[in-house]
Amino acid sequence: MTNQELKLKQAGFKITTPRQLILEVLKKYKTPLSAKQIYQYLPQIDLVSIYRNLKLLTNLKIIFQEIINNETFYYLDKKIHHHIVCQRCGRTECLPCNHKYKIKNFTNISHQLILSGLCNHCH
Amino acid sequence: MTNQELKLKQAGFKITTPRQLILEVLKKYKTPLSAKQIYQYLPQIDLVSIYRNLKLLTNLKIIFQEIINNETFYYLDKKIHHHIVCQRCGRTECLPCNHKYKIKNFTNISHQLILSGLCNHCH
DNA sequence: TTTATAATTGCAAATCATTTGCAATTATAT
DNA sequence: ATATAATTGCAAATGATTTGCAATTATAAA
Ligand SMILES: [Mn+2]
Ligand SMILES: [Mn+2]
Ligand SMILES: [Zn+2]
Ligand SMILES: [Zn+2]
Repeated sequence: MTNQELKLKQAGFKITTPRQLILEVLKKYKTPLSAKQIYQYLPQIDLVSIYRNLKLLTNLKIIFQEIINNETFYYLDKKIHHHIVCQRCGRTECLPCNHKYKIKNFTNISHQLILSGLCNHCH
Repeated sequence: MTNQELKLKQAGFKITTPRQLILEVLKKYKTPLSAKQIYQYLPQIDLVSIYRNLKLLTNLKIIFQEIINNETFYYLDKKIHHHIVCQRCGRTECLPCNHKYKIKNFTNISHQLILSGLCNHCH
């Protein structure tokens, strides 16, 4: 039983084939993937189930998400980090996060940083 | 002729009533607004025209945009800055930006930082 | 100050990501 | 093995945004 499967079980959710396959895809491709991209790798699973499971896994903090251009991307990575996206070809690269924000009048602060530019293939 | 109208004219676009009204609303309310929110203030203008004009004004860098929770918000502000959004009530507050990013393999880098938390009304 | 023309608008319908309802299927605890 | 609640798949709804097209309008030339 993988680490992620254990978290699922401990939270009282079933370990199902769709869930295992989605996690395998995220593990294999490393880069952040959208629901639709995951669906292309797993056409046997209903897109709706992919959406539902991505939401569940995100709630359980088994995976993480980032919204880029009105589309949500998911990635499996214990350590929080950021991404830079090429505005022409969509290539993404990961970047470390060492930010800490403290803001008056707000608590429970989380942050999302999206960098965008031209990769050297496209430049 | 306002500064924004001048930019429109110089770029070869017409100064129309919808465009003037949209800019007035953004000027009046200061906080970032979505197309739908602007439409609520300007029900006489077709929502589609609001979308088209927001896109045009953004391309011309007369206004700026930020995507929060899969919805695009627009604001009229010369100086780039960021926003913190209350995850419960949606209240937003502006924050200064003094970030500069330099990343290997990428040029033309721009960034978007979205902070989210609980405002002290909701906490 | 008309007039011509291209840009812009409004309305309907399309599109795209995501969600919801519901009956059929399946993982797990007994 | 069986019961049962969780999960799935399919269809249809939703919400944001875009597109096509005919009617309207801002602008600049006559
Ligand atoms: Mn960070
Ligand atoms: Mn910044
Ligand atoms: Zn690129
Ligand atoms: Zn709040």
